[in-house]
Parts: sequence; structure tokens; C-alpha cells
Amino acid sequence: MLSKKTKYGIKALVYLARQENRNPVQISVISKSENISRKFLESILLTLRKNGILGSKKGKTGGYYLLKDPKEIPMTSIMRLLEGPIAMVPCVSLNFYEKCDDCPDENACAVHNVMLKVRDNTLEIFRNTTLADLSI
Amino acid sequence: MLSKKTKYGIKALVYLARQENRNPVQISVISKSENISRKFLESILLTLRKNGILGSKKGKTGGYYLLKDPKEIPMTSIMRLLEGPIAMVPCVSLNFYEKCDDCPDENACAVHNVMLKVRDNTLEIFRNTTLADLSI
DNA sequence: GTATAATCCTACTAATTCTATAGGAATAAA
DNA sequence: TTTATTCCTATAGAATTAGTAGGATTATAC
Repeated sequence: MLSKKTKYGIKALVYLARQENRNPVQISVISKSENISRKFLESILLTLRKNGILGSKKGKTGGYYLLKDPKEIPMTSIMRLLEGPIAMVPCVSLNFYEKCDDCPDENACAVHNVMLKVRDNTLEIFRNTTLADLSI
Repeated sequence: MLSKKTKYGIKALVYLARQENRNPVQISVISKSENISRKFLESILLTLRKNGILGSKKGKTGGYYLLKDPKEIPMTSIMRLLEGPIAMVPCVSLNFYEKCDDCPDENACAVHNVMLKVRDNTLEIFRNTTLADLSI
């Protein structure tokens, strides 16, 4: 299941992508529009900024804005940043790989092989979907 | 992320599917072979039995066995039983649908639409994969 | 400059879910 | 009658999630 953090993060990004210009938008404006707790959204936008997706301006008339063209922001980046691995098991994850304790041989593991297939499919969707596609 | 419950459940089912006959297999035999906590596995097999996937025999020489041909057990059934929804958000789930609190219009929701696509893809894989496919 | 209004940052908390574990009752075979 | 299994309910510790608190910092407007 997608965490609320990720869901809210995507919604906020879409909101920013739909803006006509790149002027800073205040947290409270987004939080009201998208029905998201202000403080929770604050922490989400902060991690998006720390990871190069958003820029921010402090003080009065401050807020958050996109640093890149929405076309240049694939879902893979957003998902990995907010949600973590795209794969359903760590042993088939590209960016968050971990060996299973219980599994002596990955290639012989039935779970591994189905989940690899699922990951490949999901990955292709996320790679081919950018923030621009979400924001139409 | 897939829960250990689901992962262990699948592994146990594969183990049973690979048996030559349908004689009862004891929990402890499966738990040793697959490196799963005996008591945890016990509770998993119990829910599989209560939901018509497994049969059981009590007492000495007791154990668990498959009730159906592995070909007749799709991944969708196993996943929904052990893991719950296949979709990443409740609002695109077929069997566990729930409306989002924050979302006034589902069809206008960017998250909804990507996740619908992901669900369709994942669902097709799980529908076309049976326990028999996993047990080769 | 001073008041105001925004982000920044760290820490904390409440709720939920996950991963088991405990312990005995019921059952069946030897 | 002993032994070895499943059956059942309850509980507990750990991890994660979702959200909150409160003040520090910074920039604008008057």
C-alpha cells in the first residue's frame, strides 16, 4: 500500500506542476487545496527540497516551487524518494537490494521470480510516466 | 512491500505443491525446510485452511495438504487472502475498495490514474500465474 | 528597524501494523 | 494410555506510519 506521505507528496507536486509560473507557493495554500495536514505536508515538502525536486524561498512571500520541468521528473524518482523501493521484495529491488535471510538461493525462489516480473512491469510504467503526464 | 506472512505463505504452498502426493505434511517439516518460525507458520497455514486453500489432518501423522490442483490456485487468491489488496491505493482496489477522505473526485485524481494502470498490470500477472507456475 | 509571515529543523508522540510467541484444548494414531 | 500433531485465543514486543509541537531562521513590507 502506498503511504499517505507518498500520496500527499505526489498531489503537492502535481499542484505545483499545474501552476502557470514557478513562483513560490505557500505550504498552507497547497495543504488547503489538497486537504492535507499542514504540518505533515511541511515535512514532505522539506524532503522533496532536500533531494533536489523542489526549491524554496524563505520569509514573507516564501514557499515552494519546482526546480525542473515536470517532463524531466519521472515517477521512479518520486516513488523512490518518498516511498522507497518499487519492488515488493528487497531481493528484486534495483536501488534498495537486500538478501533474504531465509533464502539460500534467490534464483530458485518462487517468490523472487514472480515479484521480479511484477517489478519489471511496474518499473516500466513509472519510468514512462512523468510529473507532466500526471498534471494534464 | 510484501509482508513476511505472505512470503512465507507462498513458500509453504509451493512446498506443498511440489510434494508428489497429497499426504499431510507437518508444520515443523515445512518450517525447517523453508526457514520459517514454526509458530508463525502455524498461524499462516491456519488462515489458508480456513479459507479453503488447504486441508488438514489432526493428531499423530497429521499435517496440511493442498485441497486443489496447483493449476487451479491463482496468485490473486493467495495475495488477497494473505496480503490484502493488490492495488497500491484503496480507491483503485477491486476487492477492497475505499473512497479517499481527501479526494473530492477520483477521476480527476492524478494518483488514482497512475495507480490504476499499475494495478491493471500487476493484476494481469497474478491472474495468469498459478501455484503450479511457481512450483516448477 | 520593527512587526509579520513564511520556511527550517529537531524531537516527540499516538496509533497502527507486523512478527511473532505462549499455552493449553482437541484430536488421532501407535 | 502415551505421544504427537493441529486448533484456538490471547498477548507482546518491534517497527512503521502519520501527525504534532515549538522554536530558530530568514525575508518582506511598512
